[in-house]
Amino acid sequence: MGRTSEAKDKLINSAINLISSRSYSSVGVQELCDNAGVKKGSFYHFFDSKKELTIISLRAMWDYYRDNCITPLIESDLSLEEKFDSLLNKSYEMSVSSKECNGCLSGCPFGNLALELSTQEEDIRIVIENIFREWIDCFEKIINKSVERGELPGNTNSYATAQSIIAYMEGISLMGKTFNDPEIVKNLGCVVRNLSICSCKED
Amino acid sequence: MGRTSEAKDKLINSAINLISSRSYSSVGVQELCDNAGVKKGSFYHFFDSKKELTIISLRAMWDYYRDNCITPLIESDLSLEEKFDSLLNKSYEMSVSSKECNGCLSGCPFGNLALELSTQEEDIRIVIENIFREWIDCFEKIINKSVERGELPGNTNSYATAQSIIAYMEGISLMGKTFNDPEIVKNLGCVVRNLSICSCKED
DNA sequence: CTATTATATAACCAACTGGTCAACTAAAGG
DNA sequence: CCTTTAGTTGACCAGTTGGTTATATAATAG
Repeated sequence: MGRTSEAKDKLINSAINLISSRSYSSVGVQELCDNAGVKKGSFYHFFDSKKELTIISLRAMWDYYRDNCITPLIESDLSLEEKFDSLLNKSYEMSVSSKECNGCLSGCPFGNLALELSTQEEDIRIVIENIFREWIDCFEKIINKSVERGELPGNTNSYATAQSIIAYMEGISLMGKTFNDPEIVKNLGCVVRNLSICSCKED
Repeated sequence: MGRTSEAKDKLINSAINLISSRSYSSVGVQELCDNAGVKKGSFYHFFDSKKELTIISLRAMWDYYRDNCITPLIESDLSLEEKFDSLLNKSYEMSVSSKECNGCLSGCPFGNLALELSTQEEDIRIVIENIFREWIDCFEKIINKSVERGELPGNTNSYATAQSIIAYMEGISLMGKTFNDPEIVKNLGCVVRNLSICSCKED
């Protein structure tokens, strides 16, 4: 039935690359199309709006990150410390390669768009809120497992701890991007471990 | 010599209000002028560009925040805990009133612009980097004083601790804005104290 | 009172924005 | 093989963007 096309996927990839490394509003529909080698008419054949493409791209990025970086850790036998080291190390490596390729750190795509658009594009804010909720859920599972294993005290508030760790990780990305220096990501990363150990007890 | 004018200050105030509550790119020169009751020609009489006005507004906000919220704490006799509680409380109160007035949390103006523009407007990135450096300096002084008083161990790395606390505070703003909920700011704030106590020792 | 200087104004510009549309074309199913 | 369906194309739109400029006007110092 009808012909097939890779235009949709190409547009999603362009959106991920361009919007993550710059911003939502600095990337126009035209540029997205040029980058994907697609005409503007085709863009609007596949997507209602730039906003819709952005939302789909956001979910695609989260699915990728969750499946490749987080989910494997939930099942793994690593210690809590090693798990967070793995995550932090990945974000340090991303910073380094981002700086090499583009001359600057692009930071976390979710945090970037959250701050740029939360007060203006409620639909996008909600998508990112939900991504953060899922992210918290994942970390909660990791922390709960550590509690069961006795690595963390029994009265640990795993939800609050998970949420704090993500907040802190977002803060690290923000500082790294602002100082345009991957070493900041590395140095601030060393603190996360302590956060999970001493921060959040049930009251 | 020549006539006087409040246009400049009015434009700075408009920039602070509009850009902080939305974003750099969503606020045009025209809207800035309308809001300040000033004609566009006057805008370009006082400022070279929207970017220049933004930089001046950023410095004005920082000067205000530093002089009114941070500097008084450096000299004060409060405990470290009370000092950070004061800061966190202020940002909780800001969240609450921002939500009441605009229906949403606008977050930290420095973090907002840092993530929106760092990869695109190097001049602005540098201004924000410098603001963060001054901010770190202030916190370092506060922490050093606590070390002298024996509230914190002697081997505390005060620079790293100051930097982590700011990163975490920015993370809190980001989460609060994304979830559009002041209570997140309050809950996450309770963790900061522990951060400063257990995180950064000299190696 | 006047010359000077700072400020104000409105008309203007080229470039670009997100989005639309009708006509056209390639491929798969029957 | 030919109809149906999905995908492609380029011209087009109205509105907006940051920024410019020539001219007019107020206030102040001398």
